[in-house]
Amino acid sequence: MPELPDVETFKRYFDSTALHKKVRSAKADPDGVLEGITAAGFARKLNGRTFRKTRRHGKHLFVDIGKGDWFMLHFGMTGYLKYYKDPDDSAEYQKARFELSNGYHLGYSNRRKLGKLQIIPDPDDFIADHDLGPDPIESDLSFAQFRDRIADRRGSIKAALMNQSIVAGLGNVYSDEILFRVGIDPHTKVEKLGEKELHRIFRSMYTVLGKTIEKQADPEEFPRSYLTPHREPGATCPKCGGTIEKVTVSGRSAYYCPDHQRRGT
DNA sequence: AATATTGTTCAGCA
DNA sequence: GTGCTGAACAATAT
Repeated sequence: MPELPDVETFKRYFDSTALHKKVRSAKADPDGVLEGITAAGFARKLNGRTFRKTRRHGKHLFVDIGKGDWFMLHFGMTGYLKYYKDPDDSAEYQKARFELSNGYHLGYSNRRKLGKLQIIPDPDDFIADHDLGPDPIESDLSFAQFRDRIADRRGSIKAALMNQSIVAGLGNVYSDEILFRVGIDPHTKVEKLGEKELHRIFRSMYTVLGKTIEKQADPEEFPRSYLTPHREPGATCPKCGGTIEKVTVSGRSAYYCPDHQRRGT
């Protein structure tokens, strides 16, 4: 489920493999995840181009391919990249592949087709058009700015954290993790939260994102005290020994520990 | 074999 | 208009 830390990990993977390489040939599945372009058009756009630089915003990865074009990758919930040498190899459920100037290949996989590959003129326009809020890592988001963006929301704090127009990059798993850490029930209405609690959530967001990016978004490497490796009903809460429950909040499955996560005080 | 899965979009509603 | 909720979508693992 690629959220900000996962996509940041993909970006670093891309940077250490395909960046600065030239595309000998690009190929995409016509029934795959192309948005607004045919498979032939996609190949024509990318053939001969060099991956010049990358930029991540929330769950979106942008690659500058020159001539005023950017290649946008979105991973949906099942997307990933695979870099490999053997031309007979491929990523499972591969939807696009780039043969690079060094003979290696970069594959884009997406088991379900919820992700997107797109050629766009400008990432900033894309971000504005999709009403994406600031990326918490890439922008210098102050607490005051965060509070102003979130404080007047009416729904649950979990829904607000997942709302990409407030802050871009948090999804189901990391919103749960951020709230777990500070002992706040995901059902809690934003309006019930005081300045202090919003500040703790803000801090928790940075702690969680920083640590999980460091661990390359691999839950097996997360600290024992994290919720994500115990994200199943009936699991023992690593913070207080309570029992992890699964509930539905804003139409999404939320995991939390009712023993130490409470509604706003 | 029915069910759960989750990011995004959008219809519908307050 | 606005913003929120819930459903739909994809298609596979369990």
